[in-house]
Amino acid sequence: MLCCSPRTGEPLSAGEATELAHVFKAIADPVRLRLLSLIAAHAGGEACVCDLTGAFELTGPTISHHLKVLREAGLIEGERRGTWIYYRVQPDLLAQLSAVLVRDTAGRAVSA
Amino acid sequence: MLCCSPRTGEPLSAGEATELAHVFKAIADPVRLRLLSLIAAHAGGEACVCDLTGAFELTGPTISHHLKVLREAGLIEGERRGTWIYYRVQPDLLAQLSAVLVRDTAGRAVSA
DNA sequence: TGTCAAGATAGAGCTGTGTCGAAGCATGAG
DNA sequence: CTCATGCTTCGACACAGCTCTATCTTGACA
Repeated sequence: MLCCSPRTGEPLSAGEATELAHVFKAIADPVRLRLLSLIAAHAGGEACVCDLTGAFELTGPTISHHLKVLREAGLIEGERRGTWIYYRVQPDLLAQLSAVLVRDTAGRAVSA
Repeated sequence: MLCCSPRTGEPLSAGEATELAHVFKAIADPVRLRLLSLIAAHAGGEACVCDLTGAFELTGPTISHHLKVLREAGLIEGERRGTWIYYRVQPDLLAQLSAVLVRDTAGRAVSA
């Protein structure tokens, strides 16, 4: 009557999963994905808000809201220089997320 | 009066971003992250639903709902063997997502 | 100091999503 | 055939999230 195979690795804890989900939620929106991509695609790895607002058919406040979500998730960082505010991506966190996605399966292959 | 730096790379199109966001949305939930992790952590890379249901303080239908989301996103695949249904992760898609996250910044570093 | 422009914040409205209980389908046992 | 079990689907509810308009803050400049 046994249906279950044994575990070979340690799954994510509830706490880890909640933290990760918070950051993934920040990425899981078409507008925010394009924002990240746009910022990274600009020279020097940074872009000013006016650049970003112009790229969408959305109002300023909406873009500002999305930037805030990305900022609070630690995915981007904003800096005011004179009149304009420039945003820069944080590659470290992205690399970390990227690693988690492959660790799931890679970990299995390795630890098996 | 110019505030904007030129672009050095091609950002995500609206269509690409929408597709990607759909898959990321499937991952961006603590329960689903743990489900993926649990499945991958089981011997043979697959786990039966009863295994998964037991790991949460959630009802069966709720787990079933989350599995459906993951399935429709292409992240897992289910197969019935006798009484039980076994789920397996799809490493290819995870690897693809992982690549997108680092491409943003890597692309910049390379093309700069 | 007054004024203008760039962004951020606040609040409202609509939609999407997580969760549950109840009911429906398969599959295997007797 | 009938029943029990594993899992899914359905319908409903509460809450979170996206977008807007209106308002506020901050800095530049005359």
